[in-house]
Amino acid sequence: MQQQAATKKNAPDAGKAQDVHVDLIAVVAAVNGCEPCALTIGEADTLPSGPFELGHRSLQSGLRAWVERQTGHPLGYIEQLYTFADRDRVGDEPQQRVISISYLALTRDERAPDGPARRWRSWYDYFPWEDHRAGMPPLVTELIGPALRQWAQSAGDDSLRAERGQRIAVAFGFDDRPWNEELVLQRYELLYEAGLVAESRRGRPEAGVAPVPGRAMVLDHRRILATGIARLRSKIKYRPVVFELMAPAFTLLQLQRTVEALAGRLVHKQNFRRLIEQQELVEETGEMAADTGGRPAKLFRFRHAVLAERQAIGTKLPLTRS
Amino acid sequence: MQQQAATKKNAPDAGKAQDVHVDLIAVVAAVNGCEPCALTIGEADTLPSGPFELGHRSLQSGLRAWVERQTGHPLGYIEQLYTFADRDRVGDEPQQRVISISYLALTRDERAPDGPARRWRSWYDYFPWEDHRAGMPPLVTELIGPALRQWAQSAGDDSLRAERGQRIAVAFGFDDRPWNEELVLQRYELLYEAGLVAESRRGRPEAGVAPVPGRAMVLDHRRILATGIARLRSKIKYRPVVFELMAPAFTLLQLQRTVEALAGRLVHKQNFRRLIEQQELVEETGEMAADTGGRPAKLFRFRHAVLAERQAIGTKLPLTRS
DNA sequence: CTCCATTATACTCATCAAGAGCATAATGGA
DNA sequence: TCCATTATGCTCTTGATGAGTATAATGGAG
Repeated sequence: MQQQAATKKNAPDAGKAQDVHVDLIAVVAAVNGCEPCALTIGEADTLPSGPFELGHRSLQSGLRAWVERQTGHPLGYIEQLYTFADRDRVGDEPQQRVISISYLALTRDERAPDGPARRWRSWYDYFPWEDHRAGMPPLVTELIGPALRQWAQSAGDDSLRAERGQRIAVAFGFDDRPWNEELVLQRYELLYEAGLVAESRRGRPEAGVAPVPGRAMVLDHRRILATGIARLRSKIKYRPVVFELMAPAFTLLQLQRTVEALAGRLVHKQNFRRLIEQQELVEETGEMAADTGGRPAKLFRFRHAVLAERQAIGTKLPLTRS
Repeated sequence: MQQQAATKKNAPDAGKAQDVHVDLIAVVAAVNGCEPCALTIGEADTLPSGPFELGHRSLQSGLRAWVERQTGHPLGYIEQLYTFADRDRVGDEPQQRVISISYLALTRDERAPDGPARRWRSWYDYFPWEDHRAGMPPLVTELIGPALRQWAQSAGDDSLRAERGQRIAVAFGFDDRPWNEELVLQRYELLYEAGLVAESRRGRPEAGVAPVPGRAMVLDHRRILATGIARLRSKIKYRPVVFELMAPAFTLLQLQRTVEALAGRLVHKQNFRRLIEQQELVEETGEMAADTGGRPAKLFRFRHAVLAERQAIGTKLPLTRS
């Protein structure tokens, strides 16, 4: 218990370890139509957040309270994302430490349209280079690629140049490498390092190349959003979380479009159906879809039983390049 | 920016959101021989930890400082695990909130043997039911299974009984279900809920069945260790992290034994080698192993280049039942 | 010196998941 | 009636994976 004593020792007296402010911050995701969206509040591009308070029973309940208060939107599925302490805050007195505990939340919107308090915004407003559903966006090859390569070339020594070149190629799938939709955070951080996003230019107005297209966000919120997108893109492959974003009944095509919206790439229709059905993730409702053009489709619902039946099985999405 | 203002508002004045104490806590893992170990400090079973202080540049550097101070052991690879706020602290004044940010660290021991300050302890001292390298331990079928089933039966209503029964079967691989070595945390939490571990009996000495074998730890440290083990068991399958635990040069069998120690189960030797080699994770050093009985083995080293070459490729371990 | 236990290493085989494409079935509208 | 559009069923190929067989080196027991 000697260590325990050491830990406790600093607790009673207001020592140098005391002065920590804890923020809870949420990436609230939904898919509206074919667009994956994040919930923002206020005028600026800001994620819902607020301080962790004594009244909160737990971190999660504190987060739910803040999001509901700020947006009126109740949350369903929640998972912790990451805890940051090294935020790029300007003007903080050195005495004040800030810790941000971020969460990913999944819901359906539909409750109400955008209002003064909240606003759904497409992920791809913030990360236009992440949407590959119509193939690699010209933006990537024409703007980002050259700009990043220029940054790589500007490095002092050879090994750094090579290292940067490789990171760029891996992250963006240049040089015949495959596009990996999960590397959202790595891509954002590369652009940040290269000074190609607005966030990395704040406070130091340098005369560099113009920032790449894509809305900036307040503070480090865009980085947190990137973390959330990356987590979700990864998780849909091994856990049945997509269904948190679906209406109670849906067609397989709607499900597919949702997955595609999240992953930012297309999947092979027949293989997708095969996968979903063979894993017994869904069951027919018996109804048919209200017509959407073409042959009517069966409606399905999520088999909630799978959550109990098995752990760690999911929706490996069969990816395609077309 | 309205929300931003709201967040900032509580910062300057010492409002009710201020009083938060942040602890950093580490699961330091190494594999000594064929045993996966965690680093503990002091007399009791305690993970290295200490408060996040102003002097710390970042959460990670704060953690490194604490571990090094408490154990003399410098850390290499680190990743964040989880942030807890609802710790089962007894005697905390309600005014004092504690947040624990936990990390997983990978090293090799060898620097020095156990000393007064630190001690390596096998994971399976704490979780004897997790080691399936010699098949399902009798402990599981003879003790844990019956005790958990009894707990399930003690539930009030039918649906709760059924739900508990299913959770038990899934977590421990009963009823012909496969053993899933990643469900370390779920298994611990089941035992906790069922009152079968010492930690869940603290403060409420009930007259129930005896706790299951396995050392307890201080506070909720055993839960944090379980989280770390689960993370590592999952991660070795898709990222080349095992090599953080290996000496610079090793034989393929040593690598295999390390993976087996972590996973708590055996792998098919030939398939393991095939996988490692076809993924080009290692390269020959040219040397042969100092004899270990039998035909001498080639020594290999990790190809550090893979870390840059590709993201998200790893060591899918081919599992076997033998 | 031989036999054997032990470990290393090379192949083979069957099964199955996944990428890809073809074909047919319903529907509404031009 | 033809066609665009979506739904749905099936086949084919490839590659990954679980599992087993066979052979190569080594040291130690006898």
